[in-house]
Amino acid sequence: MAKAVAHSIPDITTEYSISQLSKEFDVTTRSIRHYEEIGLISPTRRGQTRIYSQADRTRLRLILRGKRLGLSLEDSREIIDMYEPGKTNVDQLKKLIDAIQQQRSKLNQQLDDISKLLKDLNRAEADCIDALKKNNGTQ
Amino acid sequence: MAKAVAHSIPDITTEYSISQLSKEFDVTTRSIRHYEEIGLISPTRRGQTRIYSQADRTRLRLILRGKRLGLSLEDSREIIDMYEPGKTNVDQLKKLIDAIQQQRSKLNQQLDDISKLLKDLNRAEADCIDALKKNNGTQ
DNA sequence: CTCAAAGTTTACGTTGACGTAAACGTTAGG
DNA sequence: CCTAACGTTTACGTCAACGTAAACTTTGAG
Repeated sequence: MAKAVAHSIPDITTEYSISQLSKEFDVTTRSIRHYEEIGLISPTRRGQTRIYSQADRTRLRLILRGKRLGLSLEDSREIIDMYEPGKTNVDQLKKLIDAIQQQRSKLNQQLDDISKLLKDLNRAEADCIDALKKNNGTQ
Repeated sequence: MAKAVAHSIPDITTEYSISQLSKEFDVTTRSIRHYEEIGLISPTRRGQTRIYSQADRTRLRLILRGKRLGLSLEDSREIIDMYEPGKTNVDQLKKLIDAIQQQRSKLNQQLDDISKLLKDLNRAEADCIDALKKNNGTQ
């Protein structure tokens, strides 16, 4: 049996244009360029034209996931930086672990919020359905 | 055995000042007033001074929960409106149920996002700890 | 060659969600 | 009486995250 590959082999060949990514993730090209302006993505260029690698695409996906969770772009930058193991410094590693803990506790808070909100929605829906039934004959 | 109360009895007596709520929820008074400006909360007044009821406090809690989930104030307004069964109209009820479904699917998306992000964080943390171990002798 | 589609840069505009400051009223304690 | 702690209104400022418009180039299809 083949061993599981720890860090999957990066796809070096596949390329994307800005409009491809724009369509795939349903985000404007303006936004993508904005993410580049603030240094969240750094596509290479063929002439003037931006060429996005698989890694760039992944970063974009992480940014958008962050947005769906209500993170600011700076928050996302931090998280994305967590994945880059470029920090050999022990202090930085410890700080990083700390940041990870914080993120985790924020996420757990979100999980709690979501479950409460879901309960509320369930009840609101039940109330609606109830009201609909009662209106069945009278309207 | 006493029957469970369906819609718990509203507390009519308890009152809160703006600074009380501000401290309890760790939010500025400016924000609370802002929520009033845009019609999300409508405290009564004793003279000029705002008096917040239990219901007002609940609305504030819902707003802040929404914020933690990345909702805009307008999103929160919609959700809060879902809890008010003031809509006797059948069409509105159906629209409401629809809105609830949408919220639910958004929340499910968030759940998915969170679980993925948690996995990523776990891995990033493991990598950090790994790196720390390797640095134990060499640094 | 021409035109449409997709790309680019530069730069100003907009929107949401408050921050911040000024100027003022009210109330309880020392 | 003074002032400290709380409250109020009005109004301009700010910051993030893009939107929007203008003016231009590049490229493949007919």
